[in-house]
Amino acid sequence: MHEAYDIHGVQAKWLPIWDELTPFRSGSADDARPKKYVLDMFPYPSGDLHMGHAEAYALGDVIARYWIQKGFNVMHPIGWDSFGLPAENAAIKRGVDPRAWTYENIAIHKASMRRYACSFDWDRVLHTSDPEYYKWNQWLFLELYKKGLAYRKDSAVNWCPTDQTVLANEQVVAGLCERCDTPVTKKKLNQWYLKITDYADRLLVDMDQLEGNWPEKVMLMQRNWIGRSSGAEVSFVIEARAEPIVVYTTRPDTLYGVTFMVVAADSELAAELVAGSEIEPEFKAYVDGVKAASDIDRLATDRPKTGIFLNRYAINPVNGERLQIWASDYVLSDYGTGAIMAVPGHDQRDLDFARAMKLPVVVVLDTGEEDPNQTGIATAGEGTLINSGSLNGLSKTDAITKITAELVEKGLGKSAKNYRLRDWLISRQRFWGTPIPIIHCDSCGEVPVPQDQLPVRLPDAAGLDLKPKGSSPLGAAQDWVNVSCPKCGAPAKRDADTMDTFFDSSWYFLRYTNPFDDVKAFDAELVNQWLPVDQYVGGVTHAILHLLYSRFFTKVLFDIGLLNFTEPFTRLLNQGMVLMDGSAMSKSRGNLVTLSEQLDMHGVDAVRLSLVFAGPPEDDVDWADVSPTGSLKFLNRAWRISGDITSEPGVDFTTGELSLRKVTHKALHDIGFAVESFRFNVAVARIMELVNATRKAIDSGCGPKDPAAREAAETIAIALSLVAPYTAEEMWERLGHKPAIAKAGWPTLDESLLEADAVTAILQINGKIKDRIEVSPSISESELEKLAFANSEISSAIAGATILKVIVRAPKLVNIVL
RNA sequence: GCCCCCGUAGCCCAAUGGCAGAGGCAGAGGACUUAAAAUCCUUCCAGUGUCGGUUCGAGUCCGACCGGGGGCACCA
Repeated sequence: MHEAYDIHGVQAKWLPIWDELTPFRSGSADDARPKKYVLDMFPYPSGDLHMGHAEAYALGDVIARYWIQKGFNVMHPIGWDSFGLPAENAAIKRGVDPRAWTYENIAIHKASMRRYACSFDWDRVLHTSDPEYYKWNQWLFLELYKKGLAYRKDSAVNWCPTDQTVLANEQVVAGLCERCDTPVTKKKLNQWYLKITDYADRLLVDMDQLEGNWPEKVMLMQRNWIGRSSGAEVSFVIEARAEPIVVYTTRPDTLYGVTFMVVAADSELAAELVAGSEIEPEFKAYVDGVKAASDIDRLATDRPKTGIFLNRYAINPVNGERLQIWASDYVLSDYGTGAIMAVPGHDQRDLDFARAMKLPVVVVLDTGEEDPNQTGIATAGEGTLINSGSLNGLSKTDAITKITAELVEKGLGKSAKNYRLRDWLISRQRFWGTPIPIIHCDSCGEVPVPQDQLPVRLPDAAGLDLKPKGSSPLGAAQDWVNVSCPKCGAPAKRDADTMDTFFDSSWYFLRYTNPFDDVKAFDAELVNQWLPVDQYVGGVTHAILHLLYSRFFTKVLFDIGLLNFTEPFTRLLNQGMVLMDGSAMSKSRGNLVTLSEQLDMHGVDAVRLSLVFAGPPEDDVDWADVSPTGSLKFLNRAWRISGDITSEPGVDFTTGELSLRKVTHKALHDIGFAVESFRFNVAVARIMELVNATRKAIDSGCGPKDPAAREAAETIAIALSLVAPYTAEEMWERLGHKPAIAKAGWPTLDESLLEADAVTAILQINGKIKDRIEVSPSISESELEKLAFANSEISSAIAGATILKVIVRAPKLVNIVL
């Protein structure tokens, strides 16, 4: 009869003791130990923690706890991204105060995180919805405003006709409002933007610093999102217009193939070109139709091309041909110059348009493909220029170089770059967010709220109608919105919009260095000591927005002179999702697995272990594929070992039995290596091996009294402390030590124990294995070769044959090629 | 349509270009037990999606295809 391992009892026992010991309070930044800043993406406080949180925090914890054991001064903070729409939804649906709802949820989260034994530094907690935090959002906004990086403009924004509100791009899912599934339309509104496009090139180029330390996938997504392209800007003279129209093209080599020009239907340019003409009414009707079209329609790339001829003409600068100018919605008003030169022979969209409107198609690049006039397929390959005057006979790249130089010479164009990245719209017509610290005065215009009047606090939600109605709820708070202008004292109004909550999360990692600083957003010295973040852990859902915005803010703050680094996150780990039966968990699908139930059933350690062991951290975990009962069984085996050891703590390990010691040190080496290379599942497998080997040694090897058995048991406990903190602490006590094991220190590796006594060398003929022999790991190549030829399998196989080549890789392999 | 990642045992997954299996789940058998649970021991199972190439040697590198997943999507 074995004594039973009571995981729930162990949890209840250690939690208060850890609360007392606070093993995860970060040292001060002048701590002599090297620093490590390990950061988990902070959560939105919606309900309780779920399985996804459990996985992310289990992984972040392995990393943080490992570096603590390795003797680093680790900062592993936590906070809450606590502004946002769900609080308002709850307020609307259930009539609760969004503030109360939010902070109640935070309390629930916090309690769950403590039970889950996350190694967070609880003395650095921040909430973005605290005025003490969002004051600095407002400060930062005004810094951006000062630098001309925050501005207002009229633009067509996503609009949900049902909810009567502006939507962020991320709230538009496949053209539908994520809340009510209504097709989203566009609406022209005056909104605040941040000029992230000024940083497009640096955001792209600085990614070279992250190479190898960020997932390739994320960097690729960011590169695509920024979408830099290079080409040329070309001026086209317009009949009856003083100014030429400039177009952007990536294919200036096809200039001789231009057969018409298209301007964006919703652009000011298009309106100007038809102003006063007889087709203006027809044009207006077309534009109205375009504006009414939902994103759903626009998303269908194969829908027929539409457009209207503007009765205006441009002149092709290279051959003087007269080109019809059309307006169409397939040209975007906010990319490039909002006007294009159309080359139907070599651009599919232009060809589709040309065929629909019966416009001419000219081929200027012989690619060996079939005639687009016949096939309806524009040719896009490499080839030789034809029908192109001075460019004839050149290759595509040579032609681009030559024509660009010619355009520059004649003052008709220049080489140019373009980005797909757009400026960041940060205005939101919502209540539960940071008020934009601007006052609108009839005579002074936009007036920043003076520094000493920050924060602009949110008014009480009580009495405000938070229902979406097309304008910010704050606008109805009369006492709040009506102020006197800080400049002239005349009656003025506060900006009633609040900031996108991505603003809050784009710099929170700086604030952790001193979340209670009430004179500045962060201390430059402290920040430059702790930052950049050495290890960031979070979901791939933030691959673009959050990470791009954070990188942008970091560069701006660097330029202001407050930071001495330009990239905030040195290393990034994206954990996968937790699925159930192959798909994302959701109530409607009926496959929801509740974290608290799993914890009640299997205990914290078994759940954490299951998530970490399930596979590589970046892969999705299917909860149907893991076995928390199996994890618990393993923890039990490990725990039992700690009770079997009969030697005293502090015994000299070097007197222990050698073979077990070698296994222990090999495991120690492999576990460290696996953790540092993010292969946590492999690290766990190595701990399991060590447990198996130790079990065997205690039962039928060196026995429980041998110092090697204690060494193995203590190594297991410390390694396990990264994943299963309760079990590890309990083992540590049973082994005669005082808490907390989290700070026990990683055992010192004895390199001399890593070398095996003998290794198996494989003997091959033509790459096929003939025999295996035991050799010394330090055997020389010639020695090994000699042994190989002396081997009976080999000698019989090579009898009479000609040896072409012998490959020797001591001490592992000999391959004889016949 | 464009781009990226991944296909190893019934399942989850290991394997610096060098013995395909480390670890686990599930299955089978056994020990202990009056029996069961727990525990311990033993054990079955694939030649790495397909085809071709490079190499002395390929799960690993290259190419094509098939299958799965993801990102972008009228960006000129």
